[in-house]
Amino acid sequence: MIKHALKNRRATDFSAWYQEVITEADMAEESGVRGCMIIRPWGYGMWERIQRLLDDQIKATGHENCYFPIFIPLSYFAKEAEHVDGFAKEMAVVTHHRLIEQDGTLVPDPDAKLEEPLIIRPTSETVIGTAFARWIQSWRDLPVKINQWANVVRWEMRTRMFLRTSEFLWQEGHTAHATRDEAMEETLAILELYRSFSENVLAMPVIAGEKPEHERFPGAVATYSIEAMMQDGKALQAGTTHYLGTAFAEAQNIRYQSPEGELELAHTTSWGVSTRLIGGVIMTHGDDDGLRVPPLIAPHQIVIVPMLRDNDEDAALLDYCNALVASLKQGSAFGEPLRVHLDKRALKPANKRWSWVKKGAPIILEIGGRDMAAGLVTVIERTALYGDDGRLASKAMTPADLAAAAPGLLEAIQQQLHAEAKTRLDANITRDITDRAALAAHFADAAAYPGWVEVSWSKPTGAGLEAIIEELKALKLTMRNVPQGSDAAGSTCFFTGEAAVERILIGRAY
RNA sequence: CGGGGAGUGGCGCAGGCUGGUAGCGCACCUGGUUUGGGACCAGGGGGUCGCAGGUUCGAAUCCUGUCUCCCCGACCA
Repeated sequence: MIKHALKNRRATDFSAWYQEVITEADMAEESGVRGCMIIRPWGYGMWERIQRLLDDQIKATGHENCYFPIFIPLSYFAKEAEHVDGFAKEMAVVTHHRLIEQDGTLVPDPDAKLEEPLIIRPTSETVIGTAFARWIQSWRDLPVKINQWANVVRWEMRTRMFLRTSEFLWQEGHTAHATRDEAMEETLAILELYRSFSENVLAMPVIAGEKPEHERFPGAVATYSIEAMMQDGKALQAGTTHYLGTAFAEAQNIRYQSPEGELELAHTTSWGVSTRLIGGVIMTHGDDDGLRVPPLIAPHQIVIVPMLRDNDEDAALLDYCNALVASLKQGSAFGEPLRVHLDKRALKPANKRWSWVKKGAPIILEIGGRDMAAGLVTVIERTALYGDDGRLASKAMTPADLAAAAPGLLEAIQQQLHAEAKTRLDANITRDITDRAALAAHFADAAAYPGWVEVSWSKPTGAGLEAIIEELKALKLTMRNVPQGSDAAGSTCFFTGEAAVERILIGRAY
């Protein structure tokens, strides 16, 4: 009987389990402000890894970073009608610039009311587009490809740590192009970048595809997403890219003079991933002992827990550990130096061990006097915690052997996490359901693991689409995306019976 | 934002109906005994009971308001 590090089990109460992981791994905590969280070092460290690695790729594909203000004049926002409709309901608005004391409490000073309210950016298309309009005069100015790392605010009604918070951190790319083709190429190139990043860096397999029209970003002509499957079978939209057409260019007057001298509208794109990715990593890789962090984004890849006894031997043990740290740091995995941490905290070794298990450090080394005397280290792999006997599994290695093996071990752990998740994803997309009763039955058993269902459809619009959306809603289902490369040739629409034009994924979602 | 539940030490909870000035487990501190798989014994520290009003001689407890969290909806990255 394994005694797990967490109280909640994924299989029993996934939601409580998720929250417990976040708390026990010291990733984030409540802030006292609705929907806003304090991201603690272990959670933020993962975000910093994501930032660093993704930023490199964004720059490598010809984008430059910049920064736009957090405040957007209300009038900027009012220009693109669909965009306004999409975001107006969840906007934080700044209306005053000063407080005044009144009956012993501070209140906004009525005399300090802003002439024009400022909204706190929910996304930056409007400000960035306004700048694009100034920056772009000629076809020679195109393309413009920028990115910013920022916080945004959307006044969410229902929040969940990392998955949906009122304030979140993200990266938002914005580009302007001369032609539709070029903008579409950008949109799809970033989609592919997100897909590979998710798979290769987060070890989180995803399905990349186009969103159906009713799931598009407000104002977009086409929206694409990567969808990841969580361990409860729900879909998580982990990243989106949008081809915005010329609608934003029109609203913001982003025009350029073509070589022929004509004034043309630019084609714009936008795309982003957020701290939601961390929620995805938790729900993809976590187990009943806490988180398991993919080595590529682990703030510490190897954590050393010295078995300090508060006696004279401690100094020698720390020397032994420090030498090991120095030696391990000479090594590199994934083309970067190993990130090694010596946990010198004056806590009981057992508590330190379990705290790193819950945090999900990929490799935990426990080193005591006996190891030192024997010239060994004790190695625990977070992805192979328990042996067949249900007890913690560990193996003894010499420091030299460990230093030689560590990079490969980390790379293997990264692979293993991906492989586990990939197996789950592949095994849980059902493609042979062809009638409504079977669909309802498939999702009826709450205890089962329904995953997603892929069906052919004729891509109806208007009332026909509305009816389908309602029908799915009754089953708590949503359309996720139309996977790239799926083929509907020769099949009929699951909903209408007409000739199908594409295949679409259906599932429950976050 | 609607319906439900809940806020008591870092974490998990009891107490509340029937008002009398706060308790348990884990964690933490000290001492001792231990020592390679979440040790044991003894002693100890820490909480304006989410916040604000009200009722009362007296409120964690009753009343009103409010904030925050969780679950189910609606909405959304």
